[in-house]
Amino acid sequence: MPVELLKITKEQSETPLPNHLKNEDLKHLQEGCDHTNKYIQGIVILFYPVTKLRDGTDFFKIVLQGLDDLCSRINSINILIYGKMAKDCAKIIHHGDTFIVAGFKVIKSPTAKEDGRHDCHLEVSEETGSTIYVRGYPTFFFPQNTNINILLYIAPKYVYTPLNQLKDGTIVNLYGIVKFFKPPYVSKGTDYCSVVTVVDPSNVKLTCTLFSGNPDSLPKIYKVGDIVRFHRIKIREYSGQMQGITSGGFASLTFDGTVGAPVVPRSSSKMYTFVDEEHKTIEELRVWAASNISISGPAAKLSGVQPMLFFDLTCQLIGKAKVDGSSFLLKVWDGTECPYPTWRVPVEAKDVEGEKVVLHQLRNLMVDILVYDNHVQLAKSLQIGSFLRIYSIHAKQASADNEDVSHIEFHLHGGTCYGRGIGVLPENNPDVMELKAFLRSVDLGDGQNMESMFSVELDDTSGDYTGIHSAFCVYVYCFAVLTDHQDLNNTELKTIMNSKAPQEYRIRAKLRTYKPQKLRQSVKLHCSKCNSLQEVPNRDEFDLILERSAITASNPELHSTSWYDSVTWTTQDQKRKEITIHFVRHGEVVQDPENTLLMIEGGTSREIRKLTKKFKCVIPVRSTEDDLELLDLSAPFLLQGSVKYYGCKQCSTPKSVQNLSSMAAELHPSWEPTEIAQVLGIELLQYVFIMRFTLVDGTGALNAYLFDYEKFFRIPASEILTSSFLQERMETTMNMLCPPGRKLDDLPWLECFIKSYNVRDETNHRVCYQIFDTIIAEDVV
DNA sequence: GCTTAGGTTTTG
Repeated sequence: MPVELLKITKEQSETPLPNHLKNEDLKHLQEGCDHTNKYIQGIVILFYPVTKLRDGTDFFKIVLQGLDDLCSRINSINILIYGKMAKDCAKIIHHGDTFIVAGFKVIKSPTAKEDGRHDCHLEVSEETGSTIYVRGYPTFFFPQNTNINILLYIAPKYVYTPLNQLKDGTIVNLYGIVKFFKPPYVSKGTDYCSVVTVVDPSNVKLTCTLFSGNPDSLPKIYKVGDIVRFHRIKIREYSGQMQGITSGGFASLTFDGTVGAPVVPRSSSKMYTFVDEEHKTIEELRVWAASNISISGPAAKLSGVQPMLFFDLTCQLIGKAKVDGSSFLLKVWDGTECPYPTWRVPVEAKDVEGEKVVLHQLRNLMVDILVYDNHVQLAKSLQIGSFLRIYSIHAKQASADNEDVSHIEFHLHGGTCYGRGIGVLPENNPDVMELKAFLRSVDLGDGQNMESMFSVELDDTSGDYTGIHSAFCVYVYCFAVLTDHQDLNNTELKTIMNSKAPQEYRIRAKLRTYKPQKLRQSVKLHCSKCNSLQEVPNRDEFDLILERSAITASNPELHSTSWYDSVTWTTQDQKRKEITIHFVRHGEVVQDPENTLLMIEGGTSREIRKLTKKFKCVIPVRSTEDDLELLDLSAPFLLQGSVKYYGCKQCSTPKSVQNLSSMAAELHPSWEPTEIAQVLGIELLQYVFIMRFTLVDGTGALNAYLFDYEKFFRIPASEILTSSFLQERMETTMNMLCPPGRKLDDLPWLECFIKSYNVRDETNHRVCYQIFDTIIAEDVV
């Protein structure tokens, strides 16, 4: 029987078990009795990781607690599950699920004396003909083709307990408004920990200690006042007070606590239930919180920092560096300037991870925050450019011996008191969006206000700039993707031109002009074997070759062989041409069109293009006496999607198309152009952008070549000729780098890497330059 | 394998 999933409905509370099955009480369970039409039911209170037995069989052990007879000594029983069922079951079981099993073997339990559980245990497996029914809350994973015959996920009717009615030892669901929290931090044990104190309209507080090996499954709380919904949290008494702690199956949703903000849950699990009724609950809690609790935190801008105090900072990470074993440096900005002198942690520039240009650009607005001890691990893992909220930063007033005035040091001390820690905010967080908007408007001084420099172009064409990219955009920086050369300093063009080749440089220059101005002409075909370059043939050339080859009629003896099926027809227009298509079978069957390779005899480039829209690959061929062969290599030997693939005339030695049959024999042939080229003896030509950039920097001018398959523009050279969208994008990019009609002074500065190399022939020697390892900054495009 | 932390500022 296949897996059957019933729709999850909130109201559904009954599991429709097959009628012939009758409930068996645990106390009637005995070895040797007939349990054929009986089922055992219980709550999963314990389970162990899946292990492998000595013979390789998977093994999974669950402990069930009986539903009735809670006082009975033998109220729990071991369930031993073997084989595939063990794995399937382990994937879906949660603590607290109702577990029902039929078709089990009852065996005397060898561990009954030690564990105090039932005298017998149940053995469950496919071989025993077992059926498992699980009644639990929705889980993301639904096993397919499992022998757990029916799985019913019935969303339990969630009941939420007010905080003044919590009882020791229970597992409850609750709502609360966050009064205090510690963002997830690395505990001293094996897990991440987050401590959250919530309050609800009963005016009772509950502090919850939440653990998880995965920080993402802890509540995504960003500020005091957020509203949380906890499911399956365990309540315990600890030093005279109720305490919440994660139990198996704990899940949370977090909502912005602001009245009127969209009610969008931030989930800690991939699947969750959230219905209209709960929507209303959130709105009500917001209203209650607005008038009953103060949610103003110690948030501050750098401009509003109070010496000696602690504050929460929402900021963007610009740089980071290791300082020593117990401390780590974060360089951040929030667009405002701290009114006091701030310290610089002595770290060598080369040891700071981050974009050098940005670090330099923001040097006056950036502050150093030194984080200690337990925060180091998390700090190390932060991405440059990400948005952070750093909680409870200490603005410490200090003065060095050689200073007359004191300065401010920012420390994130060790420990987690007062919620000290670092949280990463998502890009769509309202505070982040506000910060981004603000960072965009920041005047960076040195007369390089981006508003004035690029106001028209950028505002009209750009999407969403993050602060870090807006810094790039001030100069329209191209920046290197490879970090290997990050420590290269800028070199003046004059110096480069007076130096011997080969060498590599980082330069800052303006693009005075470039060739070709018609961007389509920058695309060439390159043979990596003989290093030759050639123009991309146009459609007329292709049609000419097709016309010439159509003079030879298709040879019927070559139709429908062991590896392809052939179809011939005559066009209905005046020309009455004959077209033959050979559909390649693979794995003995004709596949879906989108996976099919076909060979075509006759037809025009237009007809062939139509076929490429429907079929995966098209190979134009013609008949000889005893074989099908490729056309002249001035024509594409293969068409895939909108891309025409060409072979190098010098380096290719075309082989029989029969060679494709070996690829076709595979069940799922990849039909990769490189592989097809290889079996056909074709040396594949690659599409490449070739351009000449004339760069100037006030000290000199030089021509640097761009030779790029797809990295520089982030556009594959192979696709641009057939995509007006990509052509427009490339044009926009070039207009950014070299805005038409601007005077030299008004051109933007670019940064990129160039390398020099020697070109020699018998009479001549010259040094040339090539751009390398440079891509256009994302937000410029 | 059944802890970690259990709110209430480091001392760099």
